[in-house]
Amino acid sequence: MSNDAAREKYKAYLVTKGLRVTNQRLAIFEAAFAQKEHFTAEELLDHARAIDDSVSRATVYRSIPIMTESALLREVDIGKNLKYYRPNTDNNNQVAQVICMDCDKIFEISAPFMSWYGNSVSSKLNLTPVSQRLQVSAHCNTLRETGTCKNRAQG
Amino acid sequence: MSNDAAREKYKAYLVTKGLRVTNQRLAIFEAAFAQKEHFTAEELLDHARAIDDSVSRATVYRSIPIMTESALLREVDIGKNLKYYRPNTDNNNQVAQVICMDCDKIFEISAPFMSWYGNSVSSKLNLTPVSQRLQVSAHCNTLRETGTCKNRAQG
DNA sequence: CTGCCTGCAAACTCTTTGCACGAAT
DNA sequence: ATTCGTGCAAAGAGTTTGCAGGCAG
Repeated sequence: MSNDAAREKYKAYLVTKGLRVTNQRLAIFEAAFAQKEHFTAEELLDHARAIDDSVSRATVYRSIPIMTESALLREVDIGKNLKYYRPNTDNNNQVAQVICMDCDKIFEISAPFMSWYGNSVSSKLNLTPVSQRLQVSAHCNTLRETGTCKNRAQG
Repeated sequence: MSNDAAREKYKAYLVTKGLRVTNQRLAIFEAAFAQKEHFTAEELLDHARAIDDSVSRATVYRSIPIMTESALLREVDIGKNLKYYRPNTDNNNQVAQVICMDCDKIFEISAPFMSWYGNSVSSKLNLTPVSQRLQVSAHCNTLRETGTCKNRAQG
């Protein structure tokens, strides 16, 4: 899905829900879909303000659930008391995350067996699966061996 | 591993690390190992205070990393901005969690393929896997069908 | 005795919310 | 004109930390 298509989908979602299409909501949308990597709420605020400097932190936090519910944004919780997000361009939530603890990089790997597992295990407990996540936390061999890694977060 | 064995292991771990064996640390240990379900830091504080009412919240929070590092406690982050813990009696971390979102119950299911997956996927990225987690979030059929569920959290 | 450990309360981080103003429909 | 959306700042939840006194070794 292109960013243009996603923007139209977002506008349509807002209208359908009786929500207003405001400049701030569009700026936050643009900021989110300009990202190539996972981002936090605070980073989203920074980028949205670069587009429209009237955007406030509150509006970012109020927009995130809307974009998540519309399936345009995917939440990625890696257990750091800090949530990450990314545009859900391919509408694929059968994805595992491999988290490099040294470089703070999140790799995403297709893992279609997750939903099979979720269904299988839920049915035995008389539950209806909603979502599943599979995450691997790891250390960086490149960093250890060479002292640097291109994925390393700038500090 | 029995609770007695775990207690001795904890004491030995403290001594090895040059840490002191205090009444508060032991009370927190006892409180943790008396639990049958997953618990939060706050619940651990309550139970520890029932054993030794001098235990403070700060000491609970300072003890949790010690018990986690000694592998006596296992952290279970289910993405709720609230961490859960449980005694790691069987020393088994190849476990998936099935989380009932309606009843707040966490089921644990053995999932030995997790470490295979972690190794396999990490090696392709030149990473060394440290841990992995697999979690399924689900709704409760029993609650929906009958209006009650024995796993339901008391409110 | 020495220095780690403790409780207390304040600080911290991330997120949510009440309020009065402002803008979309 | 309405009514929802917004920014601001304060509140909230969970956790961490500085400090002065206390207890294990």
